[in-house]
Amino acid sequence: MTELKKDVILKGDSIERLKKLPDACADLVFADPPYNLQLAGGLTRPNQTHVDGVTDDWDQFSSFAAYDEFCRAWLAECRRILKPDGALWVIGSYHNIFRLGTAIQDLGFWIQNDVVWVKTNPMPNFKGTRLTNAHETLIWAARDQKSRPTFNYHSLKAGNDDVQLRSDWTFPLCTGRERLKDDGKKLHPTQKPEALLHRIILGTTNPGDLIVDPFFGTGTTGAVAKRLGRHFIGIDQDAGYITAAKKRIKAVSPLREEDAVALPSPRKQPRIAFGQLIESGLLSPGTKLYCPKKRHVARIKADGSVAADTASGSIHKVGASVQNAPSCNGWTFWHYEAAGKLQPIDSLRSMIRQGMN
Amino acid sequence: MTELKKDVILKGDSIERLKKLPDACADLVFADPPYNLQLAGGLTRPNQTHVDGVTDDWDQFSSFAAYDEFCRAWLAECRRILKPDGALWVIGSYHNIFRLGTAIQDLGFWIQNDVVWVKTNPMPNFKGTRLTNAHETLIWAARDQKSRPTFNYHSLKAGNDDVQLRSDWTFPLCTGRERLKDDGKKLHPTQKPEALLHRIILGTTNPGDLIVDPFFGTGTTGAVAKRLGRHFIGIDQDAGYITAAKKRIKAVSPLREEDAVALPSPRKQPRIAFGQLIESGLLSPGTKLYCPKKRHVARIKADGSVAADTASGSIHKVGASVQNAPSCNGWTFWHYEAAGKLQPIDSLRSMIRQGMN
DNA sequence: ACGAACTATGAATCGAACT
DNA sequence: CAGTTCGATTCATAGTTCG
Repeated sequence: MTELKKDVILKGDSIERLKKLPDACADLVFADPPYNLQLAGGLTRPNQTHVDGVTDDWDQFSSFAAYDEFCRAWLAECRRILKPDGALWVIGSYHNIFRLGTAIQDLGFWIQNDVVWVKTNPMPNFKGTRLTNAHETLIWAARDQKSRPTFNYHSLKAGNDDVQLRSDWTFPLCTGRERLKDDGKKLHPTQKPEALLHRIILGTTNPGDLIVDPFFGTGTTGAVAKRLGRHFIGIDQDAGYITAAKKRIKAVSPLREEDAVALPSPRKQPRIAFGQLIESGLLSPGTKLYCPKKRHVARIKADGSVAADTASGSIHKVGASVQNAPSCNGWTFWHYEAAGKLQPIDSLRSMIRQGMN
Repeated sequence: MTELKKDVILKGDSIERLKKLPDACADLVFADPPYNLQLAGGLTRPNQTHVDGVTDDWDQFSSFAAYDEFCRAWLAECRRILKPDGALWVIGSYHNIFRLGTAIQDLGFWIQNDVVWVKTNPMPNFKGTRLTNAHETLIWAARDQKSRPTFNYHSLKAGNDDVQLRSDWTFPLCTGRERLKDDGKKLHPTQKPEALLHRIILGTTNPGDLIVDPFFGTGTTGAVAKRLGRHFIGIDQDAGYITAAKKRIKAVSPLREEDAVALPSPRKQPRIAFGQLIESGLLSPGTKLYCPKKRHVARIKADGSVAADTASGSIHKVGASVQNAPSCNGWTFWHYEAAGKLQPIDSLRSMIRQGMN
């Protein structure tokens, strides 16, 4: 049997190419498949500019059934090429992640965790019709229930301020210099941040391992694998993406093995909104708020808005309105009465922050 | 036909009880279904029978199939009892959420968002074999693709410090005084925090709406619904939970209606035609209107239309035309000059609306 | 040179009412 | 039901231009 060629990009259909790989050759599969978004019309921002959505042919499927069939086919091949203790990572959004998770379970994979990538800077919902779509979901699954997949628990903990790593991961989108551009425009519509792959590869593979990515795109998996001293095999149909990925990966220098442990650990103060004080029971709807000199009064509503004589809305807007000012910091302006004394509502925010740690 | 009895807890099997509820009676369903797969000591089917020999793929599949069958049955009934613009919330973890999401999509629900409840104080993974399981997933889905489910966008935004609410929600677990105890031990294994239900009910129902919860447990849904002036119907099999839930809900005082109602949506405000500003003398024919940067000018005509170089017609059409945009909100685009400053004509519309009260 | 102001953009199932 | 009109709607960053 000939040696399996590693650190290469195979051009072609994912399923066909996977079929040509031998059984039990891979330590990890990372897959970022088409999301099957089913976008209807165009979308413009409030300032009338056009939103560049994902309208590529590869994301079009005729039905859920067609999408399921496609996924079960490539997932089955991924399972075949995995070593007994191998594992799988997939990423998706609510459009497709439930189909993927169901297929993964049905095929006999064993889910280890689901992970949410919380985006620091997601695109807003421009029409105000839904919640901001601020996260994507990853599934980490072992080949079998009996598999003992690689999990570098202590590496991850050490890189996380010595706290056990959680299932919610906060990263920004892939933007700026990291984002591959062609003539100023994004080369790939859905390039993933290297930080995400860094954590996955560091945490669930060992140096020298083979990682297969059947939807290679611009090669984020390959770039991070090379930097961390892992091998990769990528598959993609698009010649343009392959060219860009090759160039990108060639420019990567592998880290010395002992350096391949650092993880970014951005720790920001969680943002607390006024509504959370009501939701958590620290303030009750109907309670009155006062300005420092009690000249102005507002009444708290259940949704975290407040109502004064002249206006209703957020603590900031109503604070501005009663003062006839252009703006106002409601956190310091409004006070509640406790034991006959006025306390700024900002003091309650610190209480929530403390409970959150 | 007899009136549907509300604010009650029905004892019995969820599916059987749902079947007795009439078509299209509910505004919202909230469901926190059991998932008794993959638990230590072997698998149990939803009907509590034990699954033998769960080590091979086939048995895993058969138990998933049983769970799927169970979920599709109660989800189909939920869809039947929902009004055309009704919606569904379900909550689950990686053990069951993918089955639920797939069933929801297959049954014709239309997903609005998935939401992650990020737990501030999750139980750690004691063995250090996986990531801390620090979140659960919720799915918010409308009955149909064409449904227009209730979404109190402005309420949620106002309570979130005037920033659009995102799909990741941070709350602590249900602990302390909120957690129902029996003899010092927790009464229910998965009691949900009231803060979570508070946000869901406030954001996606109106006062007076009917919320059905087919897995009522200790009645968090009922307690929050009552406090916020919504109606509920709960279903549970367990007499002990029902007793506890009844006692809990009885102790809840409803808020005053004005505190429980959402902020009014601009879309629901009475419509004012631009011509009314002229008729009421707030603006005179011949007055000039400007865009915010004074790059564009239009002249008001007596009939409430405006004229620019390139077009004549409504404030919206002309605004779109001068910007070369497909559409435009003339109320916020056009400004009039007063005391040397530009004011949006929308401020005049608010004056008229205030005068109507 | 430095900061303020302005512009660009990201996996998006993105309107409602009336004729 | 389709077509038309009214008019509601964005957050965090990165990069660029202007003062």
